[in-house]
Amino acid sequence: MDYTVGELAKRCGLTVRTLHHFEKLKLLQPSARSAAGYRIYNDADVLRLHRLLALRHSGIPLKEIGALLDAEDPPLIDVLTRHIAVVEAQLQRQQRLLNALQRVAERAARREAGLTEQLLVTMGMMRALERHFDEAELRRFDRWREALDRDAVRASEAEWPALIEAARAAMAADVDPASPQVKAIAQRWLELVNQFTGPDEAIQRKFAAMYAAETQIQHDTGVTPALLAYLRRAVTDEMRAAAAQATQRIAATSNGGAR
Amino acid sequence: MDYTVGELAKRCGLTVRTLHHFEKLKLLQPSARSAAGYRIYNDADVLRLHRLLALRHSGIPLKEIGALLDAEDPPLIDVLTRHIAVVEAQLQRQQRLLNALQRVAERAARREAGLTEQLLVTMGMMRALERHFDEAELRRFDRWREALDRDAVRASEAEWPALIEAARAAMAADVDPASPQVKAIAQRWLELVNQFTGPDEAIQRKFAAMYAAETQIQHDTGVTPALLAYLRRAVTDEMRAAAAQATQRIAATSNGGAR
DNA sequence: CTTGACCCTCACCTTGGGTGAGGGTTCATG
DNA sequence: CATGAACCCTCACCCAAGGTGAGGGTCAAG
Repeated sequence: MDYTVGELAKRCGLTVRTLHHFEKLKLLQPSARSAAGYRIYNDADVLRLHRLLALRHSGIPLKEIGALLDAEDPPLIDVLTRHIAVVEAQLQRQQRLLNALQRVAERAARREAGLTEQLLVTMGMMRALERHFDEAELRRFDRWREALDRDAVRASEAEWPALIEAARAAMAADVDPASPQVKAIAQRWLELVNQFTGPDEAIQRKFAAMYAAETQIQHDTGVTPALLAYLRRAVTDEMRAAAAQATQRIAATSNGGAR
Repeated sequence: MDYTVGELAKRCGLTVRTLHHFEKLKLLQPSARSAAGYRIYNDADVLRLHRLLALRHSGIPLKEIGALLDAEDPPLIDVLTRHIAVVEAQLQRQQRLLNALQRVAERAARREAGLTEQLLVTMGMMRALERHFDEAELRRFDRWREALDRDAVRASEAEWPALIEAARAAMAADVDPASPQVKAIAQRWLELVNQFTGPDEAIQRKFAAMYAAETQIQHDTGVTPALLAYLRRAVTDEMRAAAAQATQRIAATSNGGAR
């Protein structure tokens, strides 16, 4: 059976232009031309087109598809596994983005604060995270947060602004960092940080580095190096250990719950 | 504080060209130029840039961002909710694609059959599904399959080729459709179809229409209209009802299990 | 006064095609 | 046989979001 471009296009749900495009990229040459110069595709061409479309549908770029179609023994396994990794990474990224956008929309619906401001801070945080953590780290981080109770996460996230404001006020009023008041703030701070970052110390260190490097985040959240230094003076090692232990407990119970 | 392009680019993790591009699109005009014509950005520009980046990071096209930045009261909620829907749809699509690719890779790892062939059939099926079902239908369909037991799904998918082959053989040998042998095949067929499509009749009808329309799928799977007609002659209404009831039971238990 | 690191504008390249422009072919119908 | 509809051809510009030069000016340090 032979087909003209239009017929083949209709049969495969493509446009004529797309077939022309495939031809220009040397992905699919019609096996013949009519006397008037019309493209004529035969069954072999149709099979090749279907292989092409299968690869294209998987999201593999056309350029790469050319080599795959022409190789008599295409290294499909490698291409496929590599491609799966790519799709997986995109998917994770989309998932994170969607979560962030939904959080923003949710807060906006509750009229909590300026939507623009929310979006600015949230996306700024996402950008910073993507700059400072690699794919694997972000995934570990996601898993930690997924294991936690959603409402608890939201509750503690909602707690941040007040806590930061309290700390800033104390620092501005020059309250002694050793005072019980500041110690309580610092203790809660540590607990929240530990709950947020999870028990992974490498991630905690990277987080600290991120806050140190990203002046925009400092500005957005109000968490400045000066404030951190002030709180650090209030924090004894035993408090740190207590906060870390609390996190470990959370990790243990949430892992247990996930099993 | 003022910045040159290079400084601003570094501070925000962009390239100089990107800032030039933003300027050409009238998204971010530097508030001044030096005597030599150098771009000079001030703090207001930086703020605007950050708002721009927040929107860009959410995946909103630059063209749309222009209007949002210039509106003094941007309709962000609408844009955001619309955008969330877009991201969600993309996410679903990616998820489906990833599942399909993983299934193909899995089978290839077990050396079940030609990888090219697998990819061809699987992606052909995905394309057909996307042509014949809309976003909402596909999502309902996904939910149905997610609710089922993964191993059971795989097992029945693995059963298809043999069943189709048995049916083809029977038809080729001109076995009486009313014979118990063919009736057994048809009965199992109905059960598998019902388990695959779920209890939604609209989806079942669309599936039938899809198989009728997609000659490529017919060829790939071996399920031709002739074969379906042959099996239909073997199927009594009571068998249909029995198969449908079996599916309803699965639906009930899997919903119960999900609760 | 030169060197290296900036900066400027202009302009073509990328992906996967869409959308014409301008003109030829095929086929059925009057 | 002419005419109109529905095909087909090539050529060529257009999109988003920048990348990558080319060719030339500017700035600060040595």
